Amino acid sequence: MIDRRPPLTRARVLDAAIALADRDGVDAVSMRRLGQELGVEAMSLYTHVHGKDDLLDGMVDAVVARFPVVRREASWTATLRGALLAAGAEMARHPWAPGVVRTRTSPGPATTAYLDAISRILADAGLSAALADRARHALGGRVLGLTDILFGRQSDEADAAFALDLVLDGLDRERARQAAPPTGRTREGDWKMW
Amino acid sequence: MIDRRPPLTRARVLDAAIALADRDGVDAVSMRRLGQELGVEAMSLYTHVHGKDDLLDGMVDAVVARFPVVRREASWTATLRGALLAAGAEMARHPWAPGVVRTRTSPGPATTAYLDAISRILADAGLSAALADRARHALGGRVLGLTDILFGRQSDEADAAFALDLVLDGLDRERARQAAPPTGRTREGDWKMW
DNA sequence: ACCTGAACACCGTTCAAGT
DNA sequence: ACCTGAACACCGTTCAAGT
Repeated sequence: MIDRRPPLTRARVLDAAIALADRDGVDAVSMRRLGQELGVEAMSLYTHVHGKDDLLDGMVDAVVARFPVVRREASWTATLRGALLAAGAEMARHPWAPGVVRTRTSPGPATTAYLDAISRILADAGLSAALADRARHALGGRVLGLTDILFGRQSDEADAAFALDLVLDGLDRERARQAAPPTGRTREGDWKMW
Repeated sequence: MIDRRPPLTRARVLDAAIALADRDGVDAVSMRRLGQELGVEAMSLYTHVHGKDDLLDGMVDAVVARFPVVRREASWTATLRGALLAAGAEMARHPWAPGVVRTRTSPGPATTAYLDAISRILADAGLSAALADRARHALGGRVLGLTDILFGRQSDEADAAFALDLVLDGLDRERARQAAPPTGRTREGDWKMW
């Protein structure tokens, strides 16, 4: 008898896993339930995915792959603002994603490519390698980790934009200071980083 | 025969769970293993903890309970800086904690008390209720979510302090603007929030 | 190469039974 | 009130077997 089911592929497995997590939460994503969703035995998934860990890695990278392409704006801060808010909006569509990201240890190809794009923006803006490194940390935690349950309610888009603007404004001030270091003595309260 | 084991209490269960998570990771914290650690059957834990969910809630709140008392400094930003970096340092001692926090839906008593202390600092500094609300969001995500695996390596204390200073500096600027609103037209690039 | 199904060593939790 | 141990419905993964 001919098998009418579409062939299983890694992409199809990951898409089904993402859809399942979106619908019923990450905890619902078990090899058994995911197999059921695809009309296949749980063990069949192991042909396309090395195991549960690889499945989660793949899910995160597939979400990052959906981030919109970075659009250049008038200023480097505007470019970053647009890119990161768009990334945050995609993450918000997958509430399980930030939590899973925290448990991953190495970024996939889409994630690496996205980080490279961010790095390029920072380098083109004239940030030193050291400051660019700090910038990625300051921005990454906030925008890709959007919600903050500890502080009561979920942060909405306006909250994210506000925090992001605070950081971007501060970074631009740092960039300017670095471009033209002050000749006089350091002001009290300056950051002691250089 | 007399039972020589110390009596099981909620605090003892939570402390053992935290120690186990610190040592072997959150995934090692199962009711069965935790029971083993305490020399007790898994089901005995249910007398002191409503279930796995309540256990995780309790673990998070117990960690927050270990945050140092907030010390007042010369400025409100210095007070917040000290308090949040100290909180971040305690969180860093429990690498599993930020990830677990994300999955919790309601803060425990220690967490509520800590947030109240932060709110008091913001109110005393003269921030409006609305700005204080945004400030808690901007600060919370970063400092209590320290590590950022997506962006390569773990952020260390200096990275956290940098991001924190950017946000605090921006908030103080907002506070000043709110206290003395500009009379002229809005500068280009101003945040469109009021 | 791809998929199956039984099996193994785990989970959280219910329940009836003990003290 | 506190603790036990068997039982139930789940996990991820190994393995031998099928096509």
